[in-house]
Amino acid sequence: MAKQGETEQKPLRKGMLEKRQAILKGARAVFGRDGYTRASIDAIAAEAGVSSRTLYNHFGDKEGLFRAVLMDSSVAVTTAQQALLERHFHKFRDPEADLYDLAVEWVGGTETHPEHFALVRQIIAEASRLPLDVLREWQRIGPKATRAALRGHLLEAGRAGLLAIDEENADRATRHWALFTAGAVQTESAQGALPLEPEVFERLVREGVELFLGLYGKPQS
Amino acid sequence: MAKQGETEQKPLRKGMLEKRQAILKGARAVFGRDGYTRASIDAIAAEAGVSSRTLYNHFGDKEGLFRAVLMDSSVAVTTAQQALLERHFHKFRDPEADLYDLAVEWVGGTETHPEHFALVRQIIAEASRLPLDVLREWQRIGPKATRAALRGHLLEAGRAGLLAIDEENADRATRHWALFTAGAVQTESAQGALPLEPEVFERLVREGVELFLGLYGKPQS
DNA sequence: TAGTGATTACAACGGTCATTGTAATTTTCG
DNA sequence: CGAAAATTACAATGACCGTTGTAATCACTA
Repeated sequence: MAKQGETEQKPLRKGMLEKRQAILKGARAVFGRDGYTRASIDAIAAEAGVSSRTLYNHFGDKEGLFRAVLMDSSVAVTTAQQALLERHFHKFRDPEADLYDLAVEWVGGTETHPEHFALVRQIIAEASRLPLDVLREWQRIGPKATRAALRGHLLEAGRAGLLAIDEENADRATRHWALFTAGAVQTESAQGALPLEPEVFERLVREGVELFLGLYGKPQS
Repeated sequence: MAKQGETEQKPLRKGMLEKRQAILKGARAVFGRDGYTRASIDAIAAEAGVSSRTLYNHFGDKEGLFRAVLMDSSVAVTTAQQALLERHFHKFRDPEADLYDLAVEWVGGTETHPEHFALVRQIIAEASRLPLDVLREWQRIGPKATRAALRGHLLEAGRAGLLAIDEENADRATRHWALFTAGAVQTESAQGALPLEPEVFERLVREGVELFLGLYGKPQS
């Protein structure tokens, strides 16, 4: 009766977890490369080095697998981005230089996790055919979590007197940071569909940081 | 020998053009609704009220049809957006009010042509599997053409003394307009995947226009 | 080491779909 | 009208794919 794909509670056995993660990893690659519809179960199983039957035993069906992959990948990327924020704000002294360094890595996230963002492009294209709660859940554990972390760091920098940011404008500042840096690059590259020359990339990022500092930088800096 | 799907030169006969456009229209709807892979040729033929064989006679194969649909749709949307620009800049007097009106319609373009932008989301998701020249051609007759028109109008408004825009900063101003208005809304709505509350939409647009005027508005206005 | 559960190989089913050939039919143009 | 071209209905082909059942094998745990 109880399908094992829906609510896994106890992967008691030892090897199961490894199999499971191998499948998730392989599926992330294949889904990202081929898209949901073109990606065949057999191809995923082969990529993961696993029998296709095992895959069904773990995730029920293709849609369940995709959901699991999306959430797993989102958590991984969010964690990475949050670590990146920690790292940069830890040594945050000179707004201009430090924010530029952050921006370069921040925006480069799309190239650091290409499979994940290919996945995101898939769900955006198929959004109207996906359950709304899947989309909301993705937003919650993905972009929104990242932004919340960013907001916290910006606020802290504001309290430290390094940026003109307080509770009043923190939301807007967070949104503007994302828009001026990642948003600018993504708009210009058609969400990463077209390649962007490095010089253009750098100019956009630099411009975005300047824009941000023009709004939220302290006069004396 | 000569496939008819590649380089159509002379649709001599009368009815052919109507059939062709019926197919393009139907294909645009079905491709936009179901995506490239899920959209079946039979479904498109039915939607267009045409035999599937006729469809093959016109466009060669599915990929050729998709290409034709994309270009056709891009031209249509570009034309519409350019007309929109004409209309607004024709009566351009008060930067604040007029730019806000323009922005609302400009950004609303994604909802005025839903099928087209669904198509765009498809090609963005499948970009790595599409020939690069198709992507470049789309950019040329689509977004880039629209931006060129916008640039012209902004420059004219600059020459008229209504905006602080000249040859020097026209490119950047054009990019910023797109980023602050449409870019802001698209970033927030995950490229239109998630629904956006009207109040949020309006706030984003208003904020974008203010941002733009802060950079390119004349002091006295 | 014995037993339990996970994994595997294998085969099969049912369905969908792009594409093509063909002969009949309709439309268009001179 | 009459020829040429376009369209249609129809059937068929070949391929791919999600999913399931089954029996044998393997890995882990007790």
